[in-house]
Amino acid sequence: MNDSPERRGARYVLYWAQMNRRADSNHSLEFAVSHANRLKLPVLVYEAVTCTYPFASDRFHTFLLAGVPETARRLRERGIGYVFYLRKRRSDANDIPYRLAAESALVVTDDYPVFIPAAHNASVPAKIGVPYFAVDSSCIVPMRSFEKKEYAAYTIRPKIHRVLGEFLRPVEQVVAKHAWNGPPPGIHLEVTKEAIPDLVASCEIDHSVRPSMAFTGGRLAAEARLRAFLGRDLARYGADKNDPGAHATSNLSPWLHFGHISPLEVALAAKARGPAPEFLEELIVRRELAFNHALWAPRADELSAIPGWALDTLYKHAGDRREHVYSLEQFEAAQTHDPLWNACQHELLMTGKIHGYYRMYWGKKIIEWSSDPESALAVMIHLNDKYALDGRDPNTYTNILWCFGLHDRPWGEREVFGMVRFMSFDGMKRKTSVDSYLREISFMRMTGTLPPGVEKH
DNA sequence: ATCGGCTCGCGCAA
DNA sequence: TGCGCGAAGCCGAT
Repeated sequence: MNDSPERRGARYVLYWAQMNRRADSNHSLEFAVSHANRLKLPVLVYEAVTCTYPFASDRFHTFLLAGVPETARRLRERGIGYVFYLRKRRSDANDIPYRLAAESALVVTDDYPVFIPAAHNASVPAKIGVPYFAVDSSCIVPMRSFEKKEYAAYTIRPKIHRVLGEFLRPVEQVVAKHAWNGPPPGIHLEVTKEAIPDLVASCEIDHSVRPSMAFTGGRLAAEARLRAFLGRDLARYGADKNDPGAHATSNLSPWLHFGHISPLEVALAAKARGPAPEFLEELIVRRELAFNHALWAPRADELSAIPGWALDTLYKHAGDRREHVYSLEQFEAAQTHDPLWNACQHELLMTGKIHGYYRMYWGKKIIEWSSDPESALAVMIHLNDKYALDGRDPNTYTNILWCFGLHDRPWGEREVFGMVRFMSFDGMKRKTSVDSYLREISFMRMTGTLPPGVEKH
C-alpha cells in the first residue's frame, strides 16, 4: 500500500494482527511467514487492545483478552514471536506499530473495510517507512475481486459461486524457517486467564457494560462452539435458522468479528459434514455481500448508501404520525410497550448478541418508533456498537441498513416505512416460538445464568 | 392454509 | 427492449 523499500539489516518481519487475531487459517500470517523465509528472518506478530475506541468496555476487553493466551501458545509452537500490548490509558504510548516497524523489514496487516483498521490502513502506509501489505483474510472470495458495489444478494451470488472452488481451500501453513528466539519486545504483556478481570478493571474504559453472559472470547471457545454447532445443529439449520427459540444457528459471529476463527475454516468444516447450502449461503454469500457494501459505500453506516427508491420513500413518510416514539434512553433500557422487542434488547444487554432474525425485527421497530429515519439509525448504531460483540463489523452495519431497504426490494406502500419492507409482531408470533423465547429471556434476567439446554462457550 | 398483489431495478436474453 | 425475479413480509381474498 506504499512504495517504501524493504529495510536492510532488519530483525524480523512484522505481522500486525488488527482483525485476524489467530495463529491458524490466516492468510495474512502465512503471507508474512513466506516473506520472512525469503528474507531469512523470524516473524513477529503484534496484537494490541486499546482503550481509545468508542464504547470500549469490560465486555469487549474481556472477550479480546480471553483470546490472547491461546494465540500466544500456538504462535510459540510455530516458532513465531508474539507481542501483546494493552493500552490501558489514553496517556499510554500510541506509536507502537511505528516503533516495531523500525526494526522490521516490512509490515503485513489485515485488510478490513470499516472501523479502526480501515483508518489505520489509510493513514499508516505513508508514514511507516517500510513496505506495508494489507491482506484480505476476512473473506473467502477476496472482497476486492468484485469491482463494484453489488445491488443485492442475487447479483453477487453467481459471481461468488463461479470462483468459489478456487478459494474454498484450506490455508496452507508455511513453516517458519527462522524461529523467534529470546524475549518479546519490552511492551509485551503476558496474559493469563486468571489475570483478565484485574487487567480489564485497570483500563480506562466503560466498566458499566459487563462481560457477556453467553460468550467467552478466544480460539478454544470458538472451536468448541463450532464443534457443538456442527454435531448438533447444522443438519436442521435450513429448517430452523429463523426460529430463535430453536437454537439452530452457529452463534459464531463474535469470534468471526474478532478473527478468533476464520470463515474459511468454518465453511470447510461445515462442508466436510455434507451439503450445507443454507449455512454456506449465510456464511459466504450474505457475509461477503456485507463486506462488499462496507468496501464500496462512501460510509458503511450512513443512509446515503441505501438505494434511491428506499431513501425517497422513507423521506416521503418521515412526517407520518407515529403511534409510539421512544428516546435512545427508553430503547436502551428496554422500556417499550412491546415485550418481544424488550426481550431482544435484554438479550443484547446480557449476552452481546441478538439472533439474526429477531435483530431484523428489533431494527424495523426502532424505525417504526423513532421520529425520523436518521434518528432511528443513530439509535441502532449506538446500541449495536455499544453492546454487540459482533458490532462495528461490515455484517452488522449491513444488517442495520437492510432494515432501511439496503439489498432489498420495494413492497406495498404504508405509513412510516413507505415501500420499505415491514415486519410485524403477528408475523413473529406466527413464524417463531415467541413464548419460549420470552421465557428464556426472563429466566436469564431472573437468575443471571443461561437457560437449561443452552451452553456457554 | 394458500395465493396474488404490492413496487423497483438489475442483469440477461433476444 | 422485454422480462423474470429478488435478504428473512404483510394483507386481504378465497
